Amino acid sequence: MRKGVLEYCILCILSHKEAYASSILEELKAVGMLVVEGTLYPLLIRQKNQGLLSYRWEESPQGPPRKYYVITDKGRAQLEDMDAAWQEMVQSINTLKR
Amino acid sequence: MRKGVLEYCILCILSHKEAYASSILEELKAVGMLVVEGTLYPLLIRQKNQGLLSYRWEESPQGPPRKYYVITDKGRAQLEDMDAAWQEMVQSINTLKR
DNA sequence: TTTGGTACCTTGTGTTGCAAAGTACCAAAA
DNA sequence: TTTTGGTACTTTGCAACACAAGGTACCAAA
Repeated sequence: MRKGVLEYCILCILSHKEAYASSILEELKAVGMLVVEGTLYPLLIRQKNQGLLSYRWEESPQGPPRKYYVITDKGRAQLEDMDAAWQEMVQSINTLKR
Repeated sequence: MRKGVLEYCILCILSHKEAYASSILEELKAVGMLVVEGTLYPLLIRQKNQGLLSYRWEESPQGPPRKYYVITDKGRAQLEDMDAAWQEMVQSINTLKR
């Protein structure tokens, strides 16, 4: 059901602040969107390859270094498009439900 | 973006009244959800195979007979689940957007 | 009998989400 | 010093989904 919306969620999250995969997973979990690693990592890589995200490595206080993802200008533009698309979809469903 | 939501839309439409594929396409188009035949037909067949829909043939006033799809009890139950899932997703996105 | 409109169906392709398994870094405990 | 556990990132293989493109078939009017 939530297919295709994940990409939107990632951009939403990263539009507020940088984050690494595990922290994104936690944030999604916190709002009730359960996602697993095997879903998120390939998605981040896709968005990075599309130029929507970039990343930088940062040392972790504990454990291996973290890959912090950052939204790009292109990513912000895409996010605006998705905001509109999302609103339209919500509207469509509302119309269907009368 | 609207991936996965189509299934929900079909059940919504059929919960109001019976319909055949072409009329469903028109209704979706009317609310701004563009879909093509090659997407809808396999989806209807899938839902029928899952027991969410049944169908019956009916003569058309013009042209070949039409396959009218009807939502089943199982389909209505599924629709309720999807209503809840949809609301949750809308809520999740709203939370993410602050 | 040909044409145009309506309606249904199938095949092949790319994308997406997930389960499962794997790699690697680091610190604290044994 | 070695082992253990936690954190973090990655890959592979599979199933579902949306779509483009092409195909089949019914019917009525030209």
